[in-house]
Amino acid sequence: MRTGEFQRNTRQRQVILEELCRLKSHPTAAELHRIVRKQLPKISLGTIYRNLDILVRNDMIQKLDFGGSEARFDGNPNRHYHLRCIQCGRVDDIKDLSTGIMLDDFKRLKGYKIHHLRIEFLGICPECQKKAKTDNKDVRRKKKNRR
Amino acid sequence: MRTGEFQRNTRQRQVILEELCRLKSHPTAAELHRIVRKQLPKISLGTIYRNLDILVRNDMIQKLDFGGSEARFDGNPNRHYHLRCIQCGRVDDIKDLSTGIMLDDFKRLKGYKIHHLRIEFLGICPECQKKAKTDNKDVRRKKKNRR
DNA sequence: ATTCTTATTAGTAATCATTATTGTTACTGA
DNA sequence: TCAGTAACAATAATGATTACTAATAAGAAT
Ligand SMILES: [Mn+2]
Ligand SMILES: [Mn+2]
Ligand SMILES: [Zn+2]
Ligand SMILES: [Zn+2]
Repeated sequence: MRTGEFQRNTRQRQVILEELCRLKSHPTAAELHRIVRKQLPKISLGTIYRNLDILVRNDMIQKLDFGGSEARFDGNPNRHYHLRCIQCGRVDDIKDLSTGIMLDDFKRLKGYKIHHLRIEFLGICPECQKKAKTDNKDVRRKKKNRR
Repeated sequence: MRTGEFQRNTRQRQVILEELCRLKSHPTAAELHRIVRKQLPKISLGTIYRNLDILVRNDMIQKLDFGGSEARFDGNPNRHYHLRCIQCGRVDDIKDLSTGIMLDDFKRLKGYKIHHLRIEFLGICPECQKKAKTDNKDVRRKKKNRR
């Protein structure tokens, strides 16, 4: 399931992926639309969104969904961390953060004046784990009954 | 400028703050609306949003703005970290994370099955720092000219 | 207490990013 | 050649949040 959700390799999707990967910035869908339109003048914003979504689901890019306003997209599908400007919204990559970080052990990074650090652990809560188990049982039962 | 943006202590604002602080969950504006309406049946959703915004600006609560859909609000204004379920959206607090964390040094936390960790450094980028400096100069010049 | 000022409210409309729908176009495989 | 359908452009719908406006009420002044 890595690659292969989509079966037609359209010019639109090619250009969207190319341009996103070429950019080191982390553009919004609208920004990417403006850029891609230079090559494909009549591509619609809906097509940008639809393809970005497909590319995300296929782990070829990632969506950086900070709250607030527009989501941003990243041509690099590998997990890495970011620096974000709380004034203009600009987003930069952080490369050297592999083994561990100590809080309050930073002040400047790439010329940024750091205000704070946001950390979230993302996972499945106990209730949802339970639910997943019973759901699986249901699926097995249904499969059995089907034949 | 800590407290004192608002000068009238309305019943609406009191109840909103009380209920939010009483809850250990991290409700959305709509959820809080439903709860507060038990005491104030005709309070409008706009009033909830307006007051939450004011309370955030006065550092009395905080807004947890994960991307995706609704923002959540936290009666605890002090910086702390969160566990979030990527299935149902539930948000829990993490208490014991004061000195440092090691990446890949966790698997379970409060019964959650952790999938990944989100880290963002938030600050002011070099360009915005420059801009702030020149802006300050402008302000000083204007003040000087005013008298 | 009564009046006065105006911050705040309830209700509603507007905004804006994103998603869904629709009719059309263009691959694909038989 | 042609049926089936992925993907498209154009446009409408959705949903969270913000803005607007006339009415209300908190708190000061009288
Ligand atoms: Mn990146
Ligand atoms: Mn919390
Ligand atoms: Zn900036
Ligand atoms: Zn859950």
